[in-house]
Amino acid sequence: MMNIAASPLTKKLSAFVALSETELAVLERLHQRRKSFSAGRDLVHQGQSEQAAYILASGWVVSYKIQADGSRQIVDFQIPGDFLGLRSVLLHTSDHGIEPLVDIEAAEVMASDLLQAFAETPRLATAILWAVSRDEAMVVEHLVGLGRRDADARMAHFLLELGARLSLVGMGSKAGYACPLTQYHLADALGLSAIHVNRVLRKLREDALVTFRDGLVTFDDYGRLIELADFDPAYLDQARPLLP
Amino acid sequence: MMNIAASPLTKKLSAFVALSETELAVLERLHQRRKSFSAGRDLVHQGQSEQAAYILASGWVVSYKIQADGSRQIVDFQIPGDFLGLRSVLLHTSDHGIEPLVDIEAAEVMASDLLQAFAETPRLATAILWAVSRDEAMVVEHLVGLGRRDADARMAHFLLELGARLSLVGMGSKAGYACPLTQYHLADALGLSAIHVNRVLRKLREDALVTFRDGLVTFDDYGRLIELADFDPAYLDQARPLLP
DNA sequence: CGAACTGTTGAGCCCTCTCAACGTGAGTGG
DNA sequence: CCACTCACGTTGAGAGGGCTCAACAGTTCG
Repeated sequence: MMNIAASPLTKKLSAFVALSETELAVLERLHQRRKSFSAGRDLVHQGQSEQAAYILASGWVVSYKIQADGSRQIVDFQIPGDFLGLRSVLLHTSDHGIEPLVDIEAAEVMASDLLQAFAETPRLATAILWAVSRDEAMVVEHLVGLGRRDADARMAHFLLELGARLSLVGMGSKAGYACPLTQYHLADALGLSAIHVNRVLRKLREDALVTFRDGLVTFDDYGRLIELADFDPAYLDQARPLLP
Repeated sequence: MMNIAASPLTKKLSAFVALSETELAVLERLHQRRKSFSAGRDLVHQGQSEQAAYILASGWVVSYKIQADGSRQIVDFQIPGDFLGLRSVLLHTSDHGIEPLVDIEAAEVMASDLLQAFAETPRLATAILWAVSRDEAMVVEHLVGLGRRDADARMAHFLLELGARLSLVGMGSKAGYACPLTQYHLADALGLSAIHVNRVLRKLREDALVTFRDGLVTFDDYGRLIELADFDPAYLDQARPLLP
């Protein structure tokens, strides 16, 4: 088996556990059933009882919840290397919808595959538990943003976090990144109205902090933006592997 | 080994996976190092790099993040059977603080214990992954509350969720439950000011929906409260085990 | 070439915040 | 046993951040 083109998930997990040849092989086997999905067509509907999870190989995905009153809260965006719908499989009910923002490629993973992989290599179980915990840490940070940051800081923090995540898989830098999100996506993610998002973006742009325009995020003053957002990327980055 | 007095965690996990004798024994072994902690003294400080996680045996605990400006966002409250600081161990950095609200008892679990347990019984790994996913589902629901619910619905949803969780471990019912939280705790959890919490509670009480008073939550009209909160406990309750 | 989606701007309003004050009960020390 | 403090709860008044309603411009696409 060739390990030259490691999948984004493998890259991510390798930062956490030093994976052996065997473990890499098992991980690679999870990527076998490759599937494609079209932008805008839900992968998982809210309320559906789903058996399969996915590992995102390319493209952007949004996870959201629809309220009874019709309003939408975006929980997170997924980028390559992230799991899709793992929670739905484990909880045996999908409490949220999953929609590709662009055409995507993803590997299908059944619950039984996961159990078998864990049986073969317990360290892999720990590594995946780590990945799930990291996802939770992001949701927690998101939560703090909604609860205790004003609209400007919330937006700044969001754009910085996304940039950091993209940098880890080679899709961004401290200069900026390509971003297919609309202002409506930002609004539903940040708990704001689309109109207010527009005003906030204008303010950040006029203050020469960030520019969000034409599918491109440009950091005009990275340092000052970090200060405004009170951003600390510790929870995203893995300084050193925990398991030897 | 006697299984008569199953720990709260065992109860929770058993609802998800049918655990064998061996698995129960391994799970029981994780409970060996019993420790006590006093109310108000942080178990884990924010920023600390922690090696041990805990399984809460009795008492209430709060997980929170302090912002640079001094404001506090409570991420969640833990009740018996919940993990404490598992994320801190896995991410190798504590992005949040953990404080006992009352005197508590908890079993210390080292990262190595966990790895060893996974090696012996991979199904246990899946079960714990489930528990972590359930925690994440609660944080997600919390996120939706902050992003898309007004203060009244947010409070109603919070009190209902807590009631449902407590019911699962035998500490509450549809009539109500004992609750050691102050209005300041509610404020920091729900992203409101303590003053507004007070007003919201008064309104809910005057509308004969819930009464929060003297450490006691009483549901005056469970049905109407669920309607106001748009509450769906699917993500908390396990209809049937996923793994045979 | 109309329809749908996205972005932009203005005006007014309301939910929730902040500031300020006061009440109550539990400790605690003199 | 009383004064004092401290934590928690309660209420009022005014301010402000973000929402809603309304309108319009640019693009893409069928």
